[in-house]
This record gives sequence, structure tokens and C-alpha cells, in this order.
Amino acid sequence: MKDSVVEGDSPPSQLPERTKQERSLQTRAELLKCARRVFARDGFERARLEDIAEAAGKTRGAFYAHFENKEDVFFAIFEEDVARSQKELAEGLNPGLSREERFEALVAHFKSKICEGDQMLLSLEFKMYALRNPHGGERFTALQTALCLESRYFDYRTLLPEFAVNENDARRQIARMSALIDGLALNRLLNPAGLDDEALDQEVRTGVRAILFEATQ
Amino acid sequence: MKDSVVEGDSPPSQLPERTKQERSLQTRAELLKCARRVFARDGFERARLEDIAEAAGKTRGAFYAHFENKEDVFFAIFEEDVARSQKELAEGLNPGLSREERFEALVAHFKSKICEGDQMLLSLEFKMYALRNPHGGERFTALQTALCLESRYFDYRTLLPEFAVNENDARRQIARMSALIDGLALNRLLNPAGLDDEALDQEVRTGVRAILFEATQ
Amino acid sequence: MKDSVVEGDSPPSQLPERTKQERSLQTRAELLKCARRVFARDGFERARLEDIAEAAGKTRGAFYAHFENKEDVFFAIFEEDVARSQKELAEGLNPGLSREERFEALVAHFKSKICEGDQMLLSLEFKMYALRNPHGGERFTALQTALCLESRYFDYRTLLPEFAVNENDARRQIARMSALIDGLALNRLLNPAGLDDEALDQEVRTGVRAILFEATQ
Amino acid sequence: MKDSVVEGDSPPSQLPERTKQERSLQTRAELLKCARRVFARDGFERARLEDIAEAAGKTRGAFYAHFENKEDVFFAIFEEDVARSQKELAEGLNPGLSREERFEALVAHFKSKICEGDQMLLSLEFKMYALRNPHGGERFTALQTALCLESRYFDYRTLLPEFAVNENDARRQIARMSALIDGLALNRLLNPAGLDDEALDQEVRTGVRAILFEATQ
DNA sequence: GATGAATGAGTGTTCATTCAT
DNA sequence: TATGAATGAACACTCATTCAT
Repeated sequence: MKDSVVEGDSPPSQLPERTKQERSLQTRAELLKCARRVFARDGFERARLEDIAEAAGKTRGAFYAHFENKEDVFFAIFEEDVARSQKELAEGLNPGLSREERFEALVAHFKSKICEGDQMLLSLEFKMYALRNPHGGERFTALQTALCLESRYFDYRTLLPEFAVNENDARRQIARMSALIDGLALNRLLNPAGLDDEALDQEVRTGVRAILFEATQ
Repeated sequence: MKDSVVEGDSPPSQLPERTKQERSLQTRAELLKCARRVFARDGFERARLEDIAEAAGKTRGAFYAHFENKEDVFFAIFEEDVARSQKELAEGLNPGLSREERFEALVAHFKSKICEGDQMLLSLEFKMYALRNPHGGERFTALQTALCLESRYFDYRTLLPEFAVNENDARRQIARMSALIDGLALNRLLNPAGLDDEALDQEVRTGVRAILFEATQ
Repeated sequence: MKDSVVEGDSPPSQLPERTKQERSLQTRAELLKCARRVFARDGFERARLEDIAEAAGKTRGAFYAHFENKEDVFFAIFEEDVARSQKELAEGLNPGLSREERFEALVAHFKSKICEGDQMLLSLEFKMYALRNPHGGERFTALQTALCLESRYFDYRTLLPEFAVNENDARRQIARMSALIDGLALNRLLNPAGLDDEALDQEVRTGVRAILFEATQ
Repeated sequence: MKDSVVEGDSPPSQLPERTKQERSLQTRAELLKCARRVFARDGFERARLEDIAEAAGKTRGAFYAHFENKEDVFFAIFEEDVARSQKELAEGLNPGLSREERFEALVAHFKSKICEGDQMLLSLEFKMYALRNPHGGERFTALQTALCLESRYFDYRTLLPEFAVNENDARRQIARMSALIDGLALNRLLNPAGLDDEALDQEVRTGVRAILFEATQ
């Protein structure tokens, strides 16, 4: 809503596009980008397909050439976000790091996520949606899994040996991390003064340290 | 479809009601109770006034006799919830308690809140709504304040001397508590196995202890 | 399309209406009447709810206060028509009639049906719809039954002893009558000159006589 | 969803096709065949051009390379059908036949038409369409004429001397035949049990005999 | 206070048709 | 000839809100 991506309202790039397929992909990408903005700003229910299409300089028809329906884009955004998040984390956690370095990488990753307002707003929206729409389907299950484990692509056990070997314990660690991030992000959005950068840093450090290193938990 | 839900959760008391005013208040209370359920289940946007009225055994007209509009009930629920939460906490924190007892009271309060699914769902919905509707108004500002400080009615400084004297520091403590609760509640709803009662207890204790007693923060 | 009812486009009667319920029933009746015209003129698919509502001097919303959806009115019209047709026939066939008089009553009934253009257009539309939408449901089955037997209300065996005692034979007689009427009506609408009143009379007489009185068939 | 129907009913022949023109004609023919199926199944309004194209293993674009628009294929199908029907009848009625043989040929022709469900469904759809779309145009007039007289190509007076010399009388004979066929076909589709092969045979025979040989009509 | 018929703006979705390639 | 992305008009249906009774 506030911190939307830098290239913001700039019109779809007029670069010389080549093939039909390329233009199609670009259209899809632009629709997706605009959809992200609109969903973040208005929430799933209030978001209007027309707003999305218009923001991308297209019509509603173009939207339906690229997505099945409203829920479809919503999922597409989510999948993109999860994939990107995993990739970023994996890149930050290369195998050679020391224990403290891994900790720092994780803290940095979480802080960066929390500070991207639109991203977190969307993530929270996904979770609320998931809570209220148990109308299944494969894609939805994947959503649930990813939201809980966030580990489809990300082989956490290799990169983060601090994760418990026991599957259930690892699950719990992840749930606690999610809780940490979601809570901080939501309340920082609502009350930036109450959770300034310093407080945020401290909270994330304390929380992550507790989750990663405290054996008993 | 009409009278289906007459005997709701706790049936509208068939006792000989006295004055018109009393019946009116009861109608309002029932509408409010049903609205809470519907909003928790469907979210603000998707909730239908007709569902609310019907669940209370009334019609849309009755609804508008007691509330201005959809947003009005939404706020009314919120105000009721905040007031009740404050009252419960205040009751748990009577002035004679020791430091550890206060800590336990706070932990119990938070755990109980987190475990009431509908309550937290509503609370999260309020916060999402607040984030997206900065369209002011006195009542809305109160909402914001209450959500951040939760202290309109609750004189925290008296009952919880652990709160910082410095206003800003107190604000931060409250923000951190909110983050703790929201995060845990949301992710517990999504993934109950990942945050079972034991994990929850531990998290709340650790979190609250850190916020209350760690001077440096 | 052509021969629509006499009171045609005359505005909804402004008579002093009494109760709320009465006005509601009148609205429903007017919507139904207009829907009949529009469906007859445009067919089910092309008919627009807005046209129907507008013709009745109401808005789309009013339509949905009285009918579930487009299919619902369609069925409602059909049910009304079947009932009326049965009633008319039953009235024409009082028990004291002679064999020839019964024959004449039947002939008159069929000729009158065939000559009501809108009515037959609708009836044909129903049948085409039934052929293409086997998506069941109780109401639809009733439609099918009524279309085939047209005998839910009409006790044909009592009033028309010429009907076969054997259920299957009676079914066949009814099917043949339907074929007679539908064929004549459709082709008369298409080519009035080819099936003028005289030819129609002759065809109906010959057809009905064959179906009623020829034992071997 | 894309290539699902490639091998359709009779698969597009994979034989080495020669010229571009031949392939074009084949595409057109396949589109036409698929269009017939789709129109018969869904009716004119509900039929989707995409379904037609897809069934032929082509895209919408190919459709528009061969037909003006939706109505255009619809007419093209109709014209093909009328031509084929005339041809079949003419082949069955070679000049040397006796009066009874001509009768039998006619009966056989009609029975065969009635029993081809899709064909009759389409024919009925054409007639309903014609009734509702008097928006002229040359082609449409031809449609009307053909539907009424079915005699553009078929010189009935030569092959069927039973047809009246008087133009109007002949017109009536044709109208009655159409009514006979349409009625039987429609009600047989709706209620196959009520009009089984035997009943159908009898009806057609009686009807055709009356139309052909009864002087007074 | 309560009813419920009616309003009317709003929105997701469909689909015939066009057009650059 | 054929593709398929894009258009844009159309339309069924929803629902918060009003108001006469």
C-alpha cells in the first residue's frame, strides 16, 4: 500500500517486444504485478479485477486470457511469493557458513520480509483466506503446506542444521518462526512507532535465537 | 430457512420479558452475538447482513433498527471485545499480587485469548480492516488506539508496574505483546499441530517474560 | 410475439392496493406476465432479466425478490401454463358429454392452444430446453412428466374414456397428441398461409379422431 | 483441454493432402461437422465458437477464416442439410416408381429423418431461430422459403405427381408434412417410449397417406 | 421496534469478434 | 490460412440500504 515496488505506476514498458509469446508473458507478468498491488491494498474480496486490468493498461478480457478467475491470480501471486522467498533464503544460506553466520542470515531474511509492507499484507491476507476457505483442491493444499512449512523447494535440513531432525519438532520450529514474523509484521504495519527498527531487530534476534538454539523447545 | 436458527447457541430466553426497552436490548444483544459469529466465519466483506439477522431470528429491518450499517456492528463488536478483554485482565490483576503472580495472570490471559479461535479471528480481521480503511472518523481512531494500546479502560500502569513509565517504552511493550499474541493465534489456527498447548505455553511465557522483565528492551 | 395478451403494454394497474402481501403478489404476477412475453419473444437464452423487470415497471432487484433465478421464472411460467391448460380442458370435458361431444371439446381445446402463438412458442421452448438440460432436480422431472403426460392434475381416464386403459397405450395416445399439436403449431407460426384455419381444423379433426377412436393404434 | 478432441468422431484424415485449397476445404468441412454437433447439443445461443473450433482441432481464428460469424455457420449447416435431404429424397423417388412405391419412398425418407436425433434437433432449432429473427437478408429469406417449401432444389411436381398442381394446395401439403415430421420428431426425442418405432411407422404412414392421397384436402 | 419489498450500484465472468503476426 | 492475445459489450446475480406500513 505504501512501500509498493519502485517502478510503481510507471506505464508498461514500451520496449521493442519480439514474439507474440514474449508479449503474452509480459502481459501476464504485468497483470500479476498489478494484481499484487491491488490485492495488498484492498484485500481479496474488495479487489476489483477491473482495477487490476486497468492498472496494467489492459481490459478485463485480457485478464481472463491469462488467469482462470480471481482466485487463480491470487494463488499465482502467492506461489510466486513463496518461491521467491525460498530462493532468497537459500541464497543467503550457503553451505559454508558458520552457526552464527546462519543465524545472521536468517535474521536478515526475516527482517527484510517484515519490512516489505505489501508483501506481508499479502501474506497475511493469504493466511486469512486459507483459514476461511477450506474448499480444498490441490492448489489450496499446496498453499496450506507452503504456509505452514514453507519448505517445498527449500531443503531446510541441509542448509540449517539447527532445524530439528524430528519432523514434528521441525514443524514446530517453523510454526514458531511464522508466528514471530506475522505478529511483528502486522503490528508494525498498524503501529510503526511501537515497533521501530531497533525494537524489530531485537525481537527478531531474540525470537530466532530461541527457536533455533534452545534445545528443550 | 426462516426460523431455522431460532434456538441458536443459547436460545433467546423465552422468559416473560418486561418492558419494550428490555426486549429491544435483548434483540440488539442477539444481533451482536450472531454478527460476531458471522464476521468471524466469513470476514467483514463476505459477511451478509441477512445472515446475521436470520441467525438472530430477525429480519434485515430489525438490524437497521439497532445499527447504522455494516461497519457499525463491526465496530460495536470490536468495542465490546476490547472492553471485555480489559475487564477480564483487570480482574485477573488485582493490586495485591506479587510480581510472579502478575506474570502468571498475564500469561493466563493471553493464552486464553489465543485459544478462543473466533475471538482472535475477529481481532485479526479488525486489524486488517484498520490497515486498509484509514478513512478516519472518531470511532475509527478509537479503534486504532485501542488496537495499539488497548488501554482506554485499562490503567495498565497501576496494575502492571512492570510497564515502563516512559510512554513510548510502554507503547513498545504493548506492541510487542500484540505481536506475540497475533502471531501465535494466527499460526495456531492455521497449523494447530505445529503450535500445541505445550509449545504455546512456552512461547507465551518466554515472550511475556522478555517483554515484562528485560530492562534493556 | 404477435398475439400477446390483450392488456398488452398497459401499465401496471394503479388500483388502490391494500396489504403489503397483496402488492407483493401483484408484483409477482406482473413479473410473471412480462416474463412470459419476453421468453416467448426472445427464447430462454436471449431473454434478459432486465427486460422482464423493466416491462413490469420494476428493477432487477425486484425480480430476485420473487424468483430464485432465470430458470426459476421459466419453470414458474411453465407450471402456470400446464395448470391452466389442464383446467381449461377439464372444464370443457364435463362428465355428461357424449362421445362426439367429447371429441369436439378436445378438438376445440387443441385448436385454441395451437392458435395462441405465444403460448405455443413457449411450450416449444420448454421442450427444447428440457431436451438440452437433463440436469435434473425435482422440478425438472415434474416438467418432463407434465410435458409427456400432461396429466398430473388432469384425470384423463375419467373424463375421456376413449383413452386406453393400458397405461402404455395411454402414454402413446398422449405422445401422438403432443406431436400433432406441436407440429401444427410450429409450422403454422412459420407459415401461416400453409396452415390456415380451415386446414388446421381438418388436420386436428383427422388427427384427434385417429388417436381417440382407432382401436388398432 | 487443447488437443483433447483431435481424433474426434471420424478423425481428420492424415492422408497426404495435396493442395492448399484441398486442406482448406477439409478444414471447413470439419468445422462444419463439429458445428453441427455443437449446435445440436447446445442450441444456437448457447453454442460456443470456441467449442466448435476446438472440436475440429482448430482455433477460433481458423473459424473466422472460413465463416463470417456465428450465424453464418448456422446457415451453412442448414443449407447443407436441406440440400442433402432433397438429394436423398430425389434419389429415392426415381421416375419409374409406381404410386405405392412413391408412397413407400416418402415414408422411408421421413422415418429416417425423424430418427436422426441431431438432425431433427437442428432442424427444430432452425425453425425456432427463424421465428424469432425476422431480420431479413437474402439468405434468411431463402431459409424461410426452404423451411416452408423445401423445394428450391427439389422439383417435387415431377417426382411426386401426387402433389397438387395448384401452388397453394401444394404449399399446404408441404406444411402438413412438415408439421407431421416436426411433431413426431420432437416428441419422440422427449419421450421415446411414447413413440416407439412401431407407433412412429403407423403415424407416418397414416399421416403421409392422408396428405398425399386425400383429394379433399 | 420490526417487517420485507424494492432499489440500484456493483462485479465476476462469458464470449463473439478483431487484428497483428 | 491460421494463430491466439486482446477487446468490449453484455448479463446474471448479489447485497447494503431505504422506506412505507
